Amino acid sequence: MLDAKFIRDNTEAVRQALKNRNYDLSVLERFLELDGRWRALTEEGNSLRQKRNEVSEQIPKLSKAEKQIKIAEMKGIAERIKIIEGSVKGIESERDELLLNMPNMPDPSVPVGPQDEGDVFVRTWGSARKFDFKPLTHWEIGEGLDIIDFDRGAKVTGTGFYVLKGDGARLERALINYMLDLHKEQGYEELFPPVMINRKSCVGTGQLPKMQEDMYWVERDDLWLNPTAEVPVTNLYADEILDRRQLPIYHTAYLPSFRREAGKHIETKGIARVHQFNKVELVKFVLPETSQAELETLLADAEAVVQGLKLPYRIRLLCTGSVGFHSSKTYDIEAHAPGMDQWLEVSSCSDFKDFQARRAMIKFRREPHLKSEFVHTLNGSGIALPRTMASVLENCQNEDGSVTVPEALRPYMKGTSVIGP
RNA sequence: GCCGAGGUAGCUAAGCUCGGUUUAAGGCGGUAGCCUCGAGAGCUACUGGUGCUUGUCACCACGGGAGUUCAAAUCUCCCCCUCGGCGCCA
Repeated sequence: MLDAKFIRDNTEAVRQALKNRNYDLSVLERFLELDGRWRALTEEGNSLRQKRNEVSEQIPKLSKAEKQIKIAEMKGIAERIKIIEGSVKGIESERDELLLNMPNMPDPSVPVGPQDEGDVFVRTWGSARKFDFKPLTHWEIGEGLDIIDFDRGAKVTGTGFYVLKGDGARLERALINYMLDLHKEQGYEELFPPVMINRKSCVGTGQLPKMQEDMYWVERDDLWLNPTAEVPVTNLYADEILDRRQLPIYHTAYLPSFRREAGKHIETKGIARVHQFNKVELVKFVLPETSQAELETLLADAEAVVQGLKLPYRIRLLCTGSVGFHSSKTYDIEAHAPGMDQWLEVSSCSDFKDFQARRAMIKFRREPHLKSEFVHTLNGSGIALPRTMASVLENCQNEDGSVTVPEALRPYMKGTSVIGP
């Protein structure tokens, strides 16, 4: 959420940012109008309340007759306060709704451009593997080895759900443990948060109200299935004022994640886009002046996962038209999948600046006698499992249909070095 | 799920019966200043949020919301959470 005061004082910059993001400018105009009315009414309400407080203090000291007169007078004021409070509340809720639906300001270093086309490829690591046979897709490999079962996943739950079997299931577990152990070495504290999250937390990180359609909702209890561990982990410190000495805080968490993918066809074959997937997440809470540098190290920490698996990948810096609603700057890591002949987004590393912290009220104090400030939050996938699994299967496949287990995972596979039929 | 007790500032804890001299007391912790060679002790001030006209400023804030009233931490209703006890349960 942007600061209302910031929007007031930097209207032109916000207008330009919305334009670059391809957003409707009427949101901004409506906000400014409501905000002006809100301030005028609030001021009027405040001075009426001041009067009420003053007179209320006097009343018990007055004689009976004087009391009657004052009370009669105050009845009118109480009435007017009620009316003003009513309209303030109405304006406020519309204004806040607009505010919640206004995207973050892109960082100045983010290239301006239309979605996808404007993105900049920053660097590439390794190169796409060359085959002397025709590489299979991961679903062909998975079904050939009987380690991925799409049909039974669809039977048990529905389309977009799949079952990992045998060494496939073990490989998934190995990947999770490999990632968590690596991130622990990098200085992240491991967490295992709840899989269901309340409404307030979803608003705190920006999933609600904007992406409601993409979330699974448990209606009876108004709880939401975790869409990314970013939500429970970032909200850990909601409504808190942290001590400066606590910062920076680095957390990593493995958590199943759920996406309805509303409006998108799950026509993609395989496991690149599914409704339930495992993900290891990295979350940082940092001092504002360090968030730029922290984004670079966050990205490096996520890259280390892919490098350790020896998967070729490239880094995409998202342009203003691509960058997500609540992010100020985002790098994607795209691992190569030679069977599909595609680059798969396995990680998205973002700097949210104070956008989430303002929503979730996560603050810190530099010195005990100074005013509290919002922290900056960052997060990145470290990394998403199914696409990593897809890239591993396709990169490490052999001509006979078997898959060589990457060395980094073998300690977690109890010595299994090849997954064969 | 049922019964009971609770939720007040960074922590702790009065106030609630009986609405208005309470500026939400007191204590602990913290920060700054005085004092000191230095530390401690002691003393003084500050220690929730928002707004702007930046001041001996105003408003808001006692788990959240609604209501009663001239006036609510205090009275009424609904909800949430914590701790006990019972029930159920992998």
